[in-house]
Amino acid sequence: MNEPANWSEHSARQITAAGLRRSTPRQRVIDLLADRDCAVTALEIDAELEGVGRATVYRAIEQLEDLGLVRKVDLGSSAHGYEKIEPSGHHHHHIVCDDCGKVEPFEDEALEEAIHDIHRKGFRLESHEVTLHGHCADCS
Amino acid sequence: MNEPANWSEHSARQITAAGLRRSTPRQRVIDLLADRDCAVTALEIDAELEGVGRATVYRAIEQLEDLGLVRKVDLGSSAHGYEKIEPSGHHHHHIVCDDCGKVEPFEDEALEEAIHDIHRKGFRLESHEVTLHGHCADCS
DNA sequence: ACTGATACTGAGACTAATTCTCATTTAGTG
DNA sequence: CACTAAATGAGAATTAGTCTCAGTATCAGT
Repeated sequence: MNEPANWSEHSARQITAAGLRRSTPRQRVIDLLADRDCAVTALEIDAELEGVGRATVYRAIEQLEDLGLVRKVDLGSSAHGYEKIEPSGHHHHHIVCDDCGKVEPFEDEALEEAIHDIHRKGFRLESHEVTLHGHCADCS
Repeated sequence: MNEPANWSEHSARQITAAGLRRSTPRQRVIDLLADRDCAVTALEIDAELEGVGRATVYRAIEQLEDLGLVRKVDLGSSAHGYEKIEPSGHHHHHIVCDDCGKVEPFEDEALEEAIHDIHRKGFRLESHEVTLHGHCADCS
């Protein structure tokens, strides 16, 4: 459908184009995000990447966010999650079980259309985030 | 349109029905939330209510959340916001300016319909949260 | 390849948000 | 009024995220 392996390269290129350098630690953060198809928290990344400092993880995420390569999502837990943004614009939203915290991605075309039809004077809209809450089968 | 003054009483009744006691500090948290039409953070509530402990504020919010009387919303800032849930089901979502952090409520019928049409096996859906991101007129 | 300017880094101090603990108080029942 | 368990406030503890700074590494220009 899309080429997930390419997001990493695409991001590396964008980083360079923005006048930033190609550093190993930042590239490792990019590669980890490229691997994941759903949200990861900054501290998870930090824990998973030995030898990469916390500050570097947060800085890399911030830069990727500024370049429109990563999106921040809130899933009810205390920590924010981050996930890559496909250049194609293709994306998903999240369903969260309020009991066990399980998160599942979902996509819905009608929802996207409804959101794209929303206009608000005084605002230039750029992105959106939808989270559905409920109880999963195990917790019902 | 609806009777905002009643949410407070409604909540007090639900609290009692759940076997909890009627305490003054918790009632003050409820009254403050009843007064606000958009999200407030826990620490704002704590700061505003002299004589009510931080722990009590967080506990009250948690109980109200469990009873379906309050909803947690994430608006990009580090702290979560909380707002009352009208018994009528009437609610709004949020538009956030990613530059200055300004938050505005909005409502959209077509969006609500699209969301209500979403079904996901293995999940009993109960609520949803939509956040639109962009740049406000002042920051464009 | 060498060098200089400076972006980038990791460690850990720091701040902010939230949760926990516990001794004391208080609501509601009998 | 007395009793019991829920509820409270103070502040310690934990967790998430930010900041500082001295050392390191990238890259452009030789």
